[in-house]
Amino acid sequence: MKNIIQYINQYVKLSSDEEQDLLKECKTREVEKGHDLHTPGTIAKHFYFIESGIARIYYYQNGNDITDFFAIEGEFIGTLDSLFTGKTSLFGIHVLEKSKLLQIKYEALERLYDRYHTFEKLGRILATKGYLEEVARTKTFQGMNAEERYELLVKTEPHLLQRAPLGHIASYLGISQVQLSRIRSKKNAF
Amino acid sequence: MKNIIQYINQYVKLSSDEEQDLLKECKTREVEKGHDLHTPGTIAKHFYFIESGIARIYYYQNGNDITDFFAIEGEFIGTLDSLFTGKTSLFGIHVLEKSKLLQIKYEALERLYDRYHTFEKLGRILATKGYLEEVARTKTFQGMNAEERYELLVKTEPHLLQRAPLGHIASYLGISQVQLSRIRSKKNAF
DNA sequence: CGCCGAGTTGAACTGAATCAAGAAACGTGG
DNA sequence: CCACGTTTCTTGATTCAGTTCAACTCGGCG
Repeated sequence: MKNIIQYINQYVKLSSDEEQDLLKECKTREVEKGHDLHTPGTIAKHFYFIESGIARIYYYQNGNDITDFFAIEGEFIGTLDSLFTGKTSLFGIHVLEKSKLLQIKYEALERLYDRYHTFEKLGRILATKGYLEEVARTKTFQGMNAEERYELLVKTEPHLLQRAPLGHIASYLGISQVQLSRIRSKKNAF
Repeated sequence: MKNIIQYINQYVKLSSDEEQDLLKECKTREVEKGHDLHTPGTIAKHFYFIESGIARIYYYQNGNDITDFFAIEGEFIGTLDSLFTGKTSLFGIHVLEKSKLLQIKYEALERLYDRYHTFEKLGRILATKGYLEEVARTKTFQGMNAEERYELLVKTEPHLLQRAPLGHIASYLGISQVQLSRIRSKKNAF
């Protein structure tokens, strides 16, 4: 089971006050496979840290379920488009395996940002890293074909291939499930 | 000509100390059309605010010049992948028109982050906004075809169509220049 | 005046979507 | 713990969006 404090300490050193104040705001939650932590079209109030399990962010486009993002144990997940703006989110959060989460009210997080420079810094660092990851992702769409994107995923996040159904991975990569199945079988032939 | 302080005040209120300390670190720079502010493969040291003009971030993929991002007057631009990590950047910055810029050393910006909670907050907010924009961009690649992406660009950033050559816009949208030309002529037929 | 980069247009080709049918795996209740 | 229904995955045939290659136009500049 992954620990939130360890995770944070990679980026900033929390004082014991800061640590306590954070943990005070965290609530443990266990959810079953298939459960939705958040529904598209509603206002989000919480941010999550995954202690064990896996979840994805998704949205609907012309009735199709498209996966935007995966997070596994030791990672944060949340519908930032809503948390940050206070408006409804386009996205939902869907749990793919029975999972154990820490739940924190985004309001409480904002208070921590205000109260402690350290948390503000953490927020900046994580947002910047998120930004850079998304930029890297954009590059894969501009310059690579379906097969190249798949191979990159195999290299960088092989665990996903075991834990998420093909259809979710396909929409994540921006290709059809059928095409992904073909690409994969072509690879396995060798 | 756009003003950096006004821009920042949309997000946080700077004290006059903070404002002075920021401006102290800014150097005005004029660059000619076609100039490169930063070359791919080198380490970046500066972040820029565009007072007038337009620039793009680009990279090479199999020898092709691909545009990753456009910024115009009143916006920031920088190769964050290098600034944030200290490593070489995959990207370059190319100025499309004679432009007037404010240049600030990223080190100096980091000092401002440390010294003033307010700047840290600004950084967090801008990084978060950047992140959300990139997520929105990813969505366009997952769920839209070339024509839909073009039409979205027409809606959201019509000025780009006047100020950037077709080839740059095409690679930004992840399509060939030829295809973009066809899409555009189809539209103009009505 | 002639060249050069930027944009357009046509023709041939190809990667990937769609449609459709069947096989495998999964889980739920009897 | 087996049987059945549902969901997930595979495979084939067809269609289509978008690429590539190539030739041509146009406007600006030296």
